[in-house]
Amino acid sequence: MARDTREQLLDTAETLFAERGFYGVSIAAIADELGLTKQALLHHFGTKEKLYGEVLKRISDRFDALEDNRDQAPEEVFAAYLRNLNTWSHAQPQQTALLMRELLDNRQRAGSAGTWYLKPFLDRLADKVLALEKWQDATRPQGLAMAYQLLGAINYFSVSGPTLTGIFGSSFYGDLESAHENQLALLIEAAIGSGPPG
Amino acid sequence: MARDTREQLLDTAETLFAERGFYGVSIAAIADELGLTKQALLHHFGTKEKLYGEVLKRISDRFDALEDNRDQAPEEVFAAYLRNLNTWSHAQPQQTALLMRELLDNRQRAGSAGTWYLKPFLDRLADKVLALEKWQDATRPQGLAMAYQLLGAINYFSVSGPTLTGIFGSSFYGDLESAHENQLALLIEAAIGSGPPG
DNA sequence: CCCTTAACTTACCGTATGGTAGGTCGTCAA
DNA sequence: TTGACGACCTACCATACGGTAAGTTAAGGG
Repeated sequence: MARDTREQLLDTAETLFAERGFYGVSIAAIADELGLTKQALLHHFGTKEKLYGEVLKRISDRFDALEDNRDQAPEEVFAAYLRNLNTWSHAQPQQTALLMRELLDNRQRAGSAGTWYLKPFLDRLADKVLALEKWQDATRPQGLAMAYQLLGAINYFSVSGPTLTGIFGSSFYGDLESAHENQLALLIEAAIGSGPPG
Repeated sequence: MARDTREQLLDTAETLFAERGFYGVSIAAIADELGLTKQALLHHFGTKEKLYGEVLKRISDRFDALEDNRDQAPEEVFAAYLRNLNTWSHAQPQQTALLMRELLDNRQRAGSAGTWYLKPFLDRLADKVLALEKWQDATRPQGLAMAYQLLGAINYFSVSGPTLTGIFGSSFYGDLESAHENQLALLIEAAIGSGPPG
């Protein structure tokens, strides 16, 4: 039962941190969700910060697992990766939300926990762009800027899900979601096909 | 001096709320920044929630003022608006950060303070898209999805500023920023010129 | 049977928080 | 001169927080 409890605590913490942010959730609230006291939680994780760190680490591990590098044309690798990312961020919107909170906080909390996972990810992303045929002569900032815009299009929409549903209703949101996916494919195609500006 | 203090408190609150979020800032910390006690702040605003509400209202007022509707071709109106938005969100990144936090929290705090300003904004945005020549036959979700992607590309990058600077250094970030702007112009152009998918 | 260990619990503790109550002080109109 | 009012302040309070200390209980190995 130990593994179970630990894992359940991490699940609950992930959800609550994503919804309310680090300071918006008390460890008592997390433990309470499973019918435990906060001391049970502290027994497993020591401090609130460490719990948060483990939640973050778990997400970034799953994130890395997304990279699916079958040898294909760079164009297809890049496009497929972004499609994966889009699927993933809609299937697990809390994770995206939590990472976005990290992006917002960052310089605040202990050693900017979010930075270490982000840099390698962005580096690999830039590599993927510069491998594209039309982007071979682009500078690294140009490549990263392009990828980052697609990233923004994906993540921003993902994070907006609950709010948009609240505003427009779930029927309209369903249409929005599929329109978003189609439009995203177009955007990716356009970016790949056009090469850097100028 | 009253007006002054009030305004200064709002400025400080805006900055701190944007940096650390609602729960991450105490009213004492805000007042302290101006050499006041928290009771001075409470004297002006009554409660923390009300202060937060006023901060939010101020931002959304500035936001509305962005709309600059000289009669031009819909294509130019739309493109210019997004360029304005981009400029604005980089000139005042805290505002963008705060609005993004609202997007993340939303369903939590009292009556989802963020929703009321967002819907009219999105409605007007969708109108601007459907006025475009190539988008006249598009559905409303299609139009909104397109605009939302550009919105995401803009805001996500804006919010990432400090983190990206921290990761890559301010020199690289400078290049990234100008590359982002050029690439954004391309994206907007592509979206306007292509029409809805399918 | 005993000892250890993991997984909890209850009982605390110091600190920080949002908010209330009641005062002080300067300004300004009658 | 006085009285009211706005802009603060000090003093205080109840609550909630993260964390420590010291048990209790059940399982497993020697």
